[in-house]
Amino acid sequence: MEKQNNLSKNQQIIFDLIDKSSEPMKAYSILFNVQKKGIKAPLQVYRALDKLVKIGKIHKIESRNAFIACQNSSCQISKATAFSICESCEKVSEISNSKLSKYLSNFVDEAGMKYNKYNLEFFGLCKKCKST
Amino acid sequence: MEKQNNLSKNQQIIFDLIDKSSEPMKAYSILFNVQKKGIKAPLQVYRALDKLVKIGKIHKIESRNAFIACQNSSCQISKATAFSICESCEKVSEISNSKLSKYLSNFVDEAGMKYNKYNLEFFGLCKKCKST
DNA sequence: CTTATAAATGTTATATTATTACATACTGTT
DNA sequence: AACAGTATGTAATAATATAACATTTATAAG
Repeated sequence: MEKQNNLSKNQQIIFDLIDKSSEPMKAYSILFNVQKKGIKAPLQVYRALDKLVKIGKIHKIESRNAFIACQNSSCQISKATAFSICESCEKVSEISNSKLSKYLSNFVDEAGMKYNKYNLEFFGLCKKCKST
Repeated sequence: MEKQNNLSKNQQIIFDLIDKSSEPMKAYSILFNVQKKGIKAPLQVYRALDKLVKIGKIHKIESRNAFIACQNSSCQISKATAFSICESCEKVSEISNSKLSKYLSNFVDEAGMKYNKYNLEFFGLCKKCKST
């Protein structure tokens, strides 16, 4: 177990749930799962999610409106994220590829603009789904 | 004006609106704007949007739940999309950079998996916002 | 032309995702 | 102890998206 800095009660409960999950979790599914722990309202969930995203403990999968725990131990802030999404089974993994992240972090567009943040989602069929 | 293949009545109305807009449009803002043309229900909007996305006439900006017209005349299908998003004024542009799209289309992850589709969103400050 | 099929439409209701507003409490300083 | 910043609790509601069902229009094959 790595040290879990400074998370508040609700943040910790919600992070633990997402971290244990094998798939991205949606906000209301999280809510349902933490009601026994006393978190009763959507806003309590969204507030914790916002904070966890901000500090990089979780990422939002934008195309799915769902959240996964950061799988990259060195990731502190969600500034440069890339995900692999299986269009069949909906399995999502975080991609940690230093060549890719270097390439994208250094990308300069036609107008000479540099970016301080990006999010990339790849779609395809995972190994398992491809073979069936 | 380029030829607008095969769009149905509702699709054409909604495409025209999005195409004229200088910023990404949200579904319910679209709905509001086309009510005078007889499109009364959310579902009518969402169905047209789905189709327009499928055929590549528009793209969804996932992080904003909004839609913009394809700015790349050669783009037939929304298989490989990249956008520049200003975090201050929310201006969004489509990035057409052949090196970038080649790089991403050919990307193979650690597990040897190739993808048939990707969506990339870059965030930063546009020229105008940076200078103020 | 007519039959079959796919695509699009219209309509009502409802599900899902997310935020506003306001009151209170906890945590870590100085 | 006083302050500032962060977190919590609660109710209400806004914003985004889909399900289900009935009907119509467009396209193509015989």
